[in-house]
Amino acid sequence: MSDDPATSGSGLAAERVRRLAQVDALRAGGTEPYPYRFDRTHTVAEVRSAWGEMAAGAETDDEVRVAGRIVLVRDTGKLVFATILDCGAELQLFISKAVVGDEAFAVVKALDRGDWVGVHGTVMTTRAGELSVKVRELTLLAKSIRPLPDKWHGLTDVDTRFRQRYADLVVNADARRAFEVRHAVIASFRATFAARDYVEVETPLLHLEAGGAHARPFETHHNSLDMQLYLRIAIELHLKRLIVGGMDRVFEIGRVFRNEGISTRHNPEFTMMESYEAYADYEDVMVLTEDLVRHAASDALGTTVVEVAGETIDLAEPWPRRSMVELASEGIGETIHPSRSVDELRRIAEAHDVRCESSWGPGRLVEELFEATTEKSLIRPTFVTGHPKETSPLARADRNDPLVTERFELYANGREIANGYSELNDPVEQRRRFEEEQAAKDAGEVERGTIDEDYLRALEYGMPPTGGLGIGVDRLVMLLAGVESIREIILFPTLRPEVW
RNA sequence: GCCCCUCUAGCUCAAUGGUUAGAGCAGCGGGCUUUUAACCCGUUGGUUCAGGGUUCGAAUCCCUGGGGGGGCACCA
Repeated sequence: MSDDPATSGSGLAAERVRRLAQVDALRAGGTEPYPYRFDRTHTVAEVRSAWGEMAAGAETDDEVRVAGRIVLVRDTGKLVFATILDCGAELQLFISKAVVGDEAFAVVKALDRGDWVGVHGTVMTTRAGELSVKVRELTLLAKSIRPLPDKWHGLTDVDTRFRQRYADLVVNADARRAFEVRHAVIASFRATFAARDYVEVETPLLHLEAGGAHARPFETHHNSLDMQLYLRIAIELHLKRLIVGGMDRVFEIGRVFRNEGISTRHNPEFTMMESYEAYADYEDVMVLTEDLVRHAASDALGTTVVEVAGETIDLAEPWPRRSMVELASEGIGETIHPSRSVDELRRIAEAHDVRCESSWGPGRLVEELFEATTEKSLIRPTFVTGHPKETSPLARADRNDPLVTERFELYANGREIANGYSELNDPVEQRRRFEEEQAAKDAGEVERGTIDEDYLRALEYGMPPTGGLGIGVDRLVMLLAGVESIREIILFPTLRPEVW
């Protein structure tokens, strides 16, 4: 075998050949390298919490059966120390030749970093105080035939980290932590809603009309119906149909898809949380948003204090509410309001190097001026309220200013995190707004909306006053996990196909 | 779509245009019964992303293509 060039080297190919030969040898010797199951009595985390406080050099008679992946081996000859990783927690195995016997010890010596094992033994601490299991019996649970990344440096090549997320998660604790935050945030949302008697629902991802947001959809096709369908760009319109139906507090957490550019803040598929509550308006929804985010922070991080762009921020402190026209006016230095003429606003935009297109009306220009002057500076969580009617076709007009809406967006770290409003429930007014959307779309603004007749029919049955909310879960998780790229908190971000 | 940066062993990284592209880890062989990235001795391993060009000579310079990153544009 040593003459075989494939096994004499130590490149990846040779390494796989060597380990596959080991698999064959184990089977030939009557040991199954991929057994079906293993009985464990404790997770590693449970062992750590139950025995974590023992003094150095302690021996117990407490028997445990634990399992995990070997991520580190220190072989001192007749005594082997191996570190196993079990669901993010590490534990040392203390494997003595005198305890396990010569035959079993030979098996231990043949183990590779990356192999999955289950062991039976007693809990102890070493002289140095390291909590360990003194192994009496060891079972190989799955042979690894591909070497893990560097034990010290881990995996740093971002391409490989995202493509081989499985390897990233094994060797990079930071990567694991970011996803723990993500999943704790989502669990926290569910708990907050459950406590408020909301019902979690599931609505279609395949839409006939891609409505509820301004974005370009992914198109797909149903074969047997021979029908064009779109992947949803928002959840909104279906959830409000449920409000019409009398489900007066609903939420959904799910994927939405937008066929647009990819960046550190954008992935083509991302997770949206939307909720709707009958009898509430946008002020109630802002309160709900604060509660959701604060609970998410304390559930995911154990604190409401986070570092954002170098600033220490306590999310438990009240978040300022500022109107968009006020912020845009401050940013520009004169009064900016959708009541001003298109020509005036366009001149102002041009004077401030803000891009503008001929099709945009005063409302869109106001919003662009706000974004250009103010958006990036909103580091601390801030509710920006009163978006122009023109850019908010599903939001109800402000009770005091008919040109803007009762809408807010939550900004933090210069990014939009959430969006909510007093929902427009007047079917006649909604039809007018849809017609404006359709007209703009027909005039070439591809991301504008269409007339959703079924939604209008639902509104005609009558929708109670309703407050709605959408939270970009990925953006919020980025904020709480303190990462600058959305790819750090999406397990499998969209990438170009790998070349094999 | 545009601009800039980047790609070297399984992993992490070196290498003025100049011998046969090196090192640590991992692997392999040997030693070691309390290690902590264990340690000590020895050792294998390369389509330098791909293709083309310039040159006496290319990992290095140029061109084309590919992957990735960042920015812009797009994107409530």
